Amino acid sequence: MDLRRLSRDELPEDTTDLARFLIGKVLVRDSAQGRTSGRIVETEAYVVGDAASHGFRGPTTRNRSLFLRRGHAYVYLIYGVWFCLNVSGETEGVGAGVLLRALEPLEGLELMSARRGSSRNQDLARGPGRLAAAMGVDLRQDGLDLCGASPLWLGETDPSSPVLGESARIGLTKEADRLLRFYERGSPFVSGPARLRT
DNA sequence: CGGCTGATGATCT
DNA sequence: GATCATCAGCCGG
Repeated sequence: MDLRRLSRDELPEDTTDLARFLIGKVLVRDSAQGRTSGRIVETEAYVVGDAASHGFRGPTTRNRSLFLRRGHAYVYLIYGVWFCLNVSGETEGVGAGVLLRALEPLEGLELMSARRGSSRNQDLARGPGRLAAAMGVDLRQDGLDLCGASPLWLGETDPSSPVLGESARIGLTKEADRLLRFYERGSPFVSGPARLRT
């Protein structure tokens, strides 16, 4: 597979643009146990001035990575059980980012399955909590530069132009109607009910 | 398939 | 003390 690292210059600065841009790109995790990677097929943007964004109320100990310039990992614990991985957006000091919600597994499916406690390939990284688990992502990756020499990074394979769909974001109470969720239309690796995959 | 519910603990008010 | 960018398991159609 022809896989190259994305540089920060290639990432759109605007968070919504970044969320669209990341569909079809590849998330790669290198670990002692081997490599896992997957095509990003679903994202959500948490933008400037967005009450649903963790950055809305300003920087705290938990969310400080969200305020790094674009292309850094922001990882947090949700519901006491799962981790969620975001790509920070915008410039230094601005708290916005893109939640990675689902991957189409490419490499290391056995390792992903082992981390997850076995599951159908289709469900290995379908949903943000599953994605982080399958990729071995936890708080130790919080703040990593996804455009640097990190063991967690963003890449691109063959130039692809996935057909994008958009919808309201999933699981929110605030700002629940904004169309800031993006996905590859028709992909069986996208999370949520079937009507949010078409 | 869709809808519901309990688990679970850090974070923030 | 409430909230929470979720998930697996269970039930009904």
